[in-house]
Amino acid sequence: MTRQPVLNIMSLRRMKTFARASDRQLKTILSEITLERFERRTTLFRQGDPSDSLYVLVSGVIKLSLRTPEGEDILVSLISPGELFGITSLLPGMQRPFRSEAFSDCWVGRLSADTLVSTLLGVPFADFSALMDGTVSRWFGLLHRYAHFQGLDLQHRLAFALLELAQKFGAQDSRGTLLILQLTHEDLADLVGASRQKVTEHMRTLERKALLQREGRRLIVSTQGLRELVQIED
Amino acid sequence: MTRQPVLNIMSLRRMKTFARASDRQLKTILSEITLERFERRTTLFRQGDPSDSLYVLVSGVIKLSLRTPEGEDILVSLISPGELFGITSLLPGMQRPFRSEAFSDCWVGRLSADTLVSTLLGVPFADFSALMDGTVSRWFGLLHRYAHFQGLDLQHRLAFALLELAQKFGAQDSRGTLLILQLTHEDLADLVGASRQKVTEHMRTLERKALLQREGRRLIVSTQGLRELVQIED
DNA sequence: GCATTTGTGTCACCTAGGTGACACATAGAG
DNA sequence: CTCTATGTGTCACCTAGGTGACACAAATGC
Repeated sequence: MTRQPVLNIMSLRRMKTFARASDRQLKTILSEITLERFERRTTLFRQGDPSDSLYVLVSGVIKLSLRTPEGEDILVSLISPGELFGITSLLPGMQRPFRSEAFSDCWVGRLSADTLVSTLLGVPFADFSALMDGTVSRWFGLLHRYAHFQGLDLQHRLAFALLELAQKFGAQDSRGTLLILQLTHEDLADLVGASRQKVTEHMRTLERKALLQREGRRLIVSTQGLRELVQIED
Repeated sequence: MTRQPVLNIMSLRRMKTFARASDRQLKTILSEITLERFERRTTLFRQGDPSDSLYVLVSGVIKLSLRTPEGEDILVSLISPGELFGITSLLPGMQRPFRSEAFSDCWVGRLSADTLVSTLLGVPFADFSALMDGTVSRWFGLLHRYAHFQGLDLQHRLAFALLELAQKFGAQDSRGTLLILQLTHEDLADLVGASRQKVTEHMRTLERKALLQREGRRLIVSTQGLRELVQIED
């Protein structure tokens, strides 16, 4: 085991997040950080764990990745020293969206998101967190979508996209969920990253499977059925 | 032109972002919001514009999209009423990463990010913004990468990935930028969403094009050359 | 040092999905 | 009501990239 690195005000201030902080603030933060060592290939947290704390990478490299239901691995990001990670802890009640493991031997500082926010901004964490939730959480949602789309075939990407749309623009209807939105196949193609023609084809097969009906140019989707499609079929 | 919708404390509070705010805060915010109307297919802002203000969608649907250099369109997101968008204005000095256009006739409220933050949190915007920059901006970077990857072939995704890695983990070297990272082709494959074999093949062609050398298992990339590849060749 | 595991290079083959082309349907605009 | 735009359905064809298989190279452990 290598010896523990020194973490002091100066070393903190070299990190982007702490560059502007006062000595007082950094002192408080220092007193709340726990230093931990992780050997190469050890996991810090796994997908689905509660997002309770925030991490600062002191040395080494951390890998954030995603395991798809099909068993494929998606490498979302590699974290370099000085970066904060485990950022979902800034949003209220989130689970860890990615798995985090030490890509090389690492020293990692851990602190609570609450500490960071209340020290740096002097604002109740709940207020901050609610604002994040209302604004920036969409980025996170999109990131999540794109990451998951990696290595899904068109059929499934379409299904996911339709579910998302149903969630956002759906109105309950006797026959299913009605999309109050006039989407062309071209729009859908741009959304799922495919060609217009193939979208048309797959939309027809979804219709044939009765996961989808049309009323003029409005769509009525069976969220139930689509959910089964994306879960069971893979 | 449809008549202007009423925007008052009650209607604001129905939106997620404002649910927790006090009457006083909402009053301040109301006084700073400008209501604007956008007809279907009108653009609110384009890629590259300065990210000066923040928007609240009052009615209609807004489309966020991305135009690739190859002329492909990527539909990043559809915004529904009550959502905030133009979120990059919360980060310091950003440009708009996406184009925003009215997908249907819309009423949109515009306000400055500064107003929102200082009213809701009572904190100097610069402080808030710096914290966002140190934390959540990575999500944005990743989102950006994934969106751009849509509709790029493997060669180009690889080149982008290598540039990104060089930026983050590169050390200057007489022969180019040395990656201080032991990446296997499998890792790269997981990163760019491809198979291990094809990554090997493309890495070899990059070597042949002299955009890449190897020293044992370390990579030395020519950022110059890669940049030309991704810009010119498409 | 040798043995085992992990990574690389390169095949031949197969398939999802891109592309162009064209017929038909539908919906606005006048 | 008609004309033109825009959207849909369906071809046949082509290619990027997935897959399995195997030889060889390089690390890693013992």
